[in-house]
Amino acid sequence: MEKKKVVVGMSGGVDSSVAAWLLKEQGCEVIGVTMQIWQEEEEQAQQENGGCCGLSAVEDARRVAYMLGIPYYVMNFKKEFKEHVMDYFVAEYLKGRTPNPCIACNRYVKWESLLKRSLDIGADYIATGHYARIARLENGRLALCRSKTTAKDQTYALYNLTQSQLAHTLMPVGDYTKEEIRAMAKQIGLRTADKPDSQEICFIPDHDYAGFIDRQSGVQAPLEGNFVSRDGRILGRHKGITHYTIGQRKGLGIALGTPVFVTELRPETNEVVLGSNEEVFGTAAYADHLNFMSIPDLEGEMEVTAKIRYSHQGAPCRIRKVERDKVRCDFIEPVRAITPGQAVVFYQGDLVVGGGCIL
RNA sequence: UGGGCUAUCGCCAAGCGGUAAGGCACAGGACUUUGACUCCUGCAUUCGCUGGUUCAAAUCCAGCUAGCCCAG
Repeated sequence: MEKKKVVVGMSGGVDSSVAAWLLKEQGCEVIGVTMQIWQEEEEQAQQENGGCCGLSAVEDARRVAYMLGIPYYVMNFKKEFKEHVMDYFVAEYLKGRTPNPCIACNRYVKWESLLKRSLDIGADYIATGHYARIARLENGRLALCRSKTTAKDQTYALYNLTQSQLAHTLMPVGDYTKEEIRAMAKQIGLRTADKPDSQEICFIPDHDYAGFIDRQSGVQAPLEGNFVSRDGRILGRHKGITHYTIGQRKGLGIALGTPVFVTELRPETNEVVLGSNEEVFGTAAYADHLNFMSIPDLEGEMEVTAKIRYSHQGAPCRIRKVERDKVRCDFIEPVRAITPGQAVVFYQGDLVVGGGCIL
């Protein structure tokens, strides 16, 4: 039997480094690839944050590949990343929505562009350092399964993967805990063993995402507007709708005696609605851009556990389709901050049923 | 320009002679492959100003200043 030929997306971080090592140990023919996505050439030498899309990606990844004795390439995906991640990110915020760029990156850049190019050069699979597993179900379908450690599980950000994409994907890290991965990295002497986990938005290193949006969209002055109460009273001035998201408390700069939170964004009137924490809770959510994994499609009603943000523990709810590409989720108990633009991902046990984008 | 009231951290607000609560906001940190949430820490040597009484005043007295209210 031919050796599996696998392209490993190497970010330079611990997880993808160990993923490459594991696959090599398993006898695969491994090729290391780092995706060049947003960094300027000069900046690649910088030793800043680590992880998924960190700045020191190429340097670290190249050394790890050399150490493992595998071929290594850098592939340029700047165009795809700009179009599907950065531009999308800006456009969504301007519409008063709150996008998740990692999900967009996974879907369009990693599992469309990288997978396609990898297959083009003769690979059978692409592999990443994601904490997730892929299961073959009795109904013949492939579905993501939560990683060994639910604390690090990353299936939420991967709910968009299709059957054919899953069929060409390996995620060797999902069978281990973060501690086990770090221990392995240390044991085999990977220089990336102690790199900190990635966090924040990779293409906005200074964390000033609102400023990034202003620069990208060419806004001269901030589009200030009113903070209003649910009943329409003007409470103050806001810095521009892109600075806020549902459920947000910090950064409002408004003192009303009790904590206040963003309950709604109104791009039409450029208003930001403020209210109590209780007002941030809701029980119904709608989502489109659906993708189903463990089932071919949603028929009738289904009881699932839904995550409405990456770090959400999940909450029980009933889902049913109300249109061809629109699902309604009714949560048993109110959930906090159902936010348009974020993904909602459905689970049954450890399996990903599917998911969509919150409306 | 007669009378009354009030002036304490960016906002609100305790304090009533014994040596400045608290909430909100804000800052820093933790958490986090998104935005948030949450948690931890910090945040008035000083109480509109100037004097006075007292061992001791933000707290009592006087004057001044500012704002509010009622008369005009």
